[in-house]
Amino acid sequence: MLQVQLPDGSVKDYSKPVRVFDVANDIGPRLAKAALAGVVDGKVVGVDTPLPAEGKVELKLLTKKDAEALGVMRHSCAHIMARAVMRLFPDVQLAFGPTTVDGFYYDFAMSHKLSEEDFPKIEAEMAKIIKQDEAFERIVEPRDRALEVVGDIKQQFKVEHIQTGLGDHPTVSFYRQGEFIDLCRGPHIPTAGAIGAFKLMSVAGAYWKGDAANQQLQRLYGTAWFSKEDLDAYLQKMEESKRRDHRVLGKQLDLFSINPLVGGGLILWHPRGAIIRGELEQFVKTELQKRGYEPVYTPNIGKVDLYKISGHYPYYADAQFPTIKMKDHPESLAKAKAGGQPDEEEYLLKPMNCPHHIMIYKSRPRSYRDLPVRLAEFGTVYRFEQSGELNGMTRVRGFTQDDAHLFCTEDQVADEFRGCLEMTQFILETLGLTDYRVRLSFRDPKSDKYVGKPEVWDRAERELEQVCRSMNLPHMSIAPGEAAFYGPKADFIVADCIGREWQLGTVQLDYNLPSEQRFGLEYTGADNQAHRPIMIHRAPLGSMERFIGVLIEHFAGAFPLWLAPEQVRIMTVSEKFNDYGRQVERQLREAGLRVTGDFRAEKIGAKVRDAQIRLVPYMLVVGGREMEEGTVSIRDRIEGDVGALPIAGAIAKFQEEIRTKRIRQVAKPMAPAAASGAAEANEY
RNA sequence: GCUGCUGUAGCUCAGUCGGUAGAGUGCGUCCUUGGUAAGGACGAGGUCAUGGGUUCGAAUCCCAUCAGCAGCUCCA
Repeated sequence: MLQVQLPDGSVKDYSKPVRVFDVANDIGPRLAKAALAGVVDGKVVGVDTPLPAEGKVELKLLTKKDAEALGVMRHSCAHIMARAVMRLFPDVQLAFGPTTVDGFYYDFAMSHKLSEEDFPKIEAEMAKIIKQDEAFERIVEPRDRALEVVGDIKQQFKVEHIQTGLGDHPTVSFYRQGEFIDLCRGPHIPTAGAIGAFKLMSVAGAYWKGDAANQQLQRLYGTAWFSKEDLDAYLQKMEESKRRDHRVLGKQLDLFSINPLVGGGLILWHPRGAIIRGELEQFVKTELQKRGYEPVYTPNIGKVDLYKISGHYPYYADAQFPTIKMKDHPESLAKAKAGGQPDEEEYLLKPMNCPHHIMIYKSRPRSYRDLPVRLAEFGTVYRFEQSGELNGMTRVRGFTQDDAHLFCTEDQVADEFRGCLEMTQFILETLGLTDYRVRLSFRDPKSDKYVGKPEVWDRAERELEQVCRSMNLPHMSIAPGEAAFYGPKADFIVADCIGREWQLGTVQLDYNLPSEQRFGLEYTGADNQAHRPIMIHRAPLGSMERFIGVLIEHFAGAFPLWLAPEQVRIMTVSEKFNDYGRQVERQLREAGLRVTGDFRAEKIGAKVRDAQIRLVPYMLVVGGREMEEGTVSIRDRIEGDVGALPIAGAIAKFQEEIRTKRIRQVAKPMAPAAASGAAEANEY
């Protein structure tokens, strides 16, 4: 006897064996026809899945209206794409074909090199398959029989996967549709016809099982929806996202550029971009001062020996610019020529600020009364990122961290850590960046790559978790094994306009650098004994480059007044009023506002349009009326014409908005973050 | 770094079969003097990414390099 409980609370009893489909059919033939999958006790299954003979289950039937059904359908669409590709090209080896946040992909090994020119052909073949509306048939086989099946169809990746990845599965499942059979956990939709609209998106390389040492495969990306309207809406959203891309806006709004002659991944901040950065830096500096940080400055290079002690060199040698060798300097060459010893010193472009700050800590003996010491610097560092990684401002080779290093006692760690998190939160929220998640990275207890005693780690991880939980951080997750080798950390992660996630702020504990093997940091305790301080690395913004890149997309280029490079633009109705316009401009500039004047011989409509496109927050229209009354007509970028104010009144209005860092407009929420776990969801 | 794609005016892009280069926009000058998202005319602006090769002839075909884009891998 089986009891099936439905979402409306009703219960159906069965004494004979039933499948999900049978229950749907009992409820009604229309539902049976519309049902694409079911959720049995929280697990998504196909409609042909038999329910247990005994006990009680909860069942929800999924139709086109349910979000979970979309994933099932997309997975089926991935199969159909693979089937089409196999029909069109010889020697296709299938790897994995899971769903993603917005669609699906399938990895292939094949001799033909796929390109976008192949897409129409593949899409046409897929459309043909979908039109035939064939069923997906689930077949379960014992392992040895399954190996025969994949051997027979000469699918080597599948053979390997059954042997290694599925080593502990006594049986494995296949799905057959017509001539196409694929090793697959499922579930699938009943028949192909439910796929309303699909589109192939791109082709790219990917490694077998995600390991760069393995064979490289061709990955074909696609998206699928239940209706053409949904697909069109999605494609339109993607187009809008592209327009918000910080690389596009950076060029349009003249914020920054990258010049090959200067070097890839090296940002040139144009005047307008530099204003945004300068305002942000000032904001952070004010917060640092309030929170007891002390600003310092350190050089952009340091001797290699410094980084040998810190451990950054040669451990990260491949991610650093090569060293500067002084023996190549003319003076040294001359010395060597004269028979002297060449200069053997080597310098490194600084990859991290911490060693320099440590040398400031070490510049004199420290007492427990001095702690915590908080040294802050907007420090520029250089790292040689792989060429394929460079990406606008979000992944660069030279960047400035809003860095600080805290040296404290073990008893102070929790409070200091909390303080760092609070400052980060405060900064993000002031900027309206509320759509972030926090990832707490702990060690992998099975690995031995970590420095420091396990007891110390345990205590630190416990304390950090406690601190974070007490703060109610949004979307907090714990990532075991993601900690740095020197300590656990908390990262603030924000998604860009196309859903790619970027780590911005970070707070990290460090047991390594203060240790005897590294810099041997000390302070004198109340007991007059030497003690070892604990270090915290923290950067609320992360780097100015990446942060502003994400911020450009967050605001879609329409910055709040306090950050806007050009805050106010004066525009005259005709050249007759240019003198008055210049007078207004001068007054606003003297009041500290960033103002420009548009005194061209253009019509007011054209001037307004140009300022709107430039995303200038306020336009001041001046003509005969304003000149007579000593006023300005304010046009708000968002609201349009909002009437006239005396000049002093307008200035006060703008200054107040700047002082409160008011945010009046934020671009629509970013695309949902690409769930990194998506690929594993449908492992085979 | 790997796979694929792309590189033409400041910007966005067109350029057919291999026959010495085009639009829109922006920029400059002039006309126009106007009231909240595009007034008009004229003009300047190109080593077709770079270097080789094939060819009577290359923006176009081939090779290499550089840069960008998408994805993968990496990220102290």
